[in-house]
Amino acid sequence: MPLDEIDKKILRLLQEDAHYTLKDIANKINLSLTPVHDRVKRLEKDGIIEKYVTLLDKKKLGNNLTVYCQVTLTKQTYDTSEGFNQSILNLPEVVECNYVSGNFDYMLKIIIPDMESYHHFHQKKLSVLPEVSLINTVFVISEVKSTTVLPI
Amino acid sequence: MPLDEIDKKILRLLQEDAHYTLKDIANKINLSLTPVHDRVKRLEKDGIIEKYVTLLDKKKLGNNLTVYCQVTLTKQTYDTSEGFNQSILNLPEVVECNYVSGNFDYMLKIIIPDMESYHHFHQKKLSVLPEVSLINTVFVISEVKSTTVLPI
DNA sequence: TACTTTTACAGAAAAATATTCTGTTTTAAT
DNA sequence: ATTAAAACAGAATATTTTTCTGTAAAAGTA
Repeated sequence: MPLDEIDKKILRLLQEDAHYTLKDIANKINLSLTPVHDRVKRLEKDGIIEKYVTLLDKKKLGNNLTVYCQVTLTKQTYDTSEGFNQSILNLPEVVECNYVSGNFDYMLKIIIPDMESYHHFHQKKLSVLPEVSLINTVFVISEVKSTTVLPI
Repeated sequence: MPLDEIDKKILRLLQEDAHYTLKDIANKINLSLTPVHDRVKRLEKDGIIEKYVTLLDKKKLGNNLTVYCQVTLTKQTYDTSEGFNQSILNLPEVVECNYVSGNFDYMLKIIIPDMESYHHFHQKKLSVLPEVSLINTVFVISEVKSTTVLPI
């Protein structure tokens, strides 16, 4: 179960580019196809590899605004939390939602076309949720870093 | 350049799973291989498709703590910002970094093994940066949603 | 309208890749 | 020592991607 150095090398490569071929990987780490294939399959089976996804250019898709919403609930009960969680899962603009410590309850990340869309989202989709008491918006002015690569 | 409905269907599928074959996609949208292939290549060339990546299970890799750092700089000058940005790019624990509006300057997302590692990161890597004046930490207690899928 | 060009598509052939199979070497366990 | 289990290499097969050829539809031009 613990990852050896070869597993880690494979994972580092696949994190970078899910379209590396087994041959690419085999060459880069000086192995034949077989062990690379077997290891990738094992890493998938064990759930170390969660999935392969395609990342799109959000701006080219017209999503020019990113904001963080700091949300406070009306009550800190289980039912309130669960209700809020379920609603969030159905909002495609919300790409991240975490229950957090501190002066508010949830930190959300929203990706959306522009300020007008955000206004609509804020007024018609988020603040209308019965569990929501307070929303504090933090606007992203400029993206410095955004990666799916985890340190291994 | 504008995306038609077929492009959008392809993008929606590829966002879900970068390992769908052309045949998979062709079947799902009732087309032959050729147009699917041509469209994917065009979407790649136009940069709508940025890259294909592999998502790993952060907890199975031992990263059990996620935190947001709200960072205030010593000065709001260009040089200070640029210096900070460059430092951040070299910190693998920082998976997101955005320059933001509000009571602080930057919102960071950190993925790290545990509180001890965070303590070390905070004291030895972040607060030591000459541009950093203040750090406010928001701890993630529970992850509700995290997706790379953009609404199309 | 008639003609040309371009675009989008289907089907088949070729090339590249993933998967499976066979067997060898190494390592660990008894 | 002997056996069993892992890790690997190489080859065969299956699948997928890429390229090629050709057709139909759409758009542009005279």
